[in-house]
Amino acid sequence: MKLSHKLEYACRVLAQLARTHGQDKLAHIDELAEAEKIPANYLVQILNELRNAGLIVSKRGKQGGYALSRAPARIGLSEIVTAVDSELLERNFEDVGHSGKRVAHIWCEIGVEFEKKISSYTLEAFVVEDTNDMYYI
Amino acid sequence: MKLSHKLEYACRVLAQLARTHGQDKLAHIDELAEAEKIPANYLVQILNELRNAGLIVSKRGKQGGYALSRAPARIGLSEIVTAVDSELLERNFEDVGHSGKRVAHIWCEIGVEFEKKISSYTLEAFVVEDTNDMYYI
DNA sequence: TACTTCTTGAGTCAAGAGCCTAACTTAAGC
DNA sequence: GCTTAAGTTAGGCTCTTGACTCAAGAAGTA
Repeated sequence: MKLSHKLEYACRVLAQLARTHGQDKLAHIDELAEAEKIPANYLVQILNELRNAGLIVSKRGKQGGYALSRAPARIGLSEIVTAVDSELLERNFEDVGHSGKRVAHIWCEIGVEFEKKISSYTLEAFVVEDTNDMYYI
Repeated sequence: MKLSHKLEYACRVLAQLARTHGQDKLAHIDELAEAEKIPANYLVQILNELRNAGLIVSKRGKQGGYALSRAPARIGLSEIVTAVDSELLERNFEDVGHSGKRVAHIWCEIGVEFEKKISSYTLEAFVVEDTNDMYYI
């Protein structure tokens, strides 16, 4: 089970945005790219797709930037996957040849299980708590 | 969860071989290609990899052909995957960036679950019984 | 207006999947 | 031993796609 870079980047950048969710502060592309070591020019495209999917919001001009559109716990992992790499959740088994139907059926079962597992996570699971997070006053 | 053609072909051709397992009769490439609608020239490569992995045996010359090396129930699906498309079982999450570790960890859990599910099947599950199979004398 | 930041669309590049060709090797059967 | 029917092996071709890159444009702020 390999991931595309794109999906991995999306998870990381969303995790990063999740950390500051709640604070009314927008993150810049450059900051995000730096924090998560993602090529900035490529990150642009990914953020675009995440915005089109309604997972993040953006603001232009000075003081512009990106933020989550809702709480991390309300952003499902399957939404993230669908937004940037929907192929991962598609199933395309062809029922051809003598054994096509049977083979397709088995792999469908596996695919369903896979999707279920993915759907069991939300962005909340990706958030890295800062050390000492719970020791502030 | 899309499959490569190669893996789908491999499953189908093995399912076909499984149907005649037990009978001391070898299947020819052309027959297999025809029965499962697989480009014969490509099938050659796949059968080669399956043989190198020890899942099937072959015999050259007149009366040559292919057969399973052991009973379908003793051929695990994960062996098949490993033989022709081992990438599907590999995990390559990079621990880079601020959230890299966490993201990698989550996807690893998903990957393990995926592998478990795949390991729960054997080639036996792919065998299509002929109708009336159980009504012979 | 000037500056900053996001927006959009196009372009590049390398790698890989899928498939084909052709020469080679082995074995059966006459 | 010769012929012929199989499998074996190596190489090459083409098309798609993933992963980036770039540059011009639009929108918001000061």
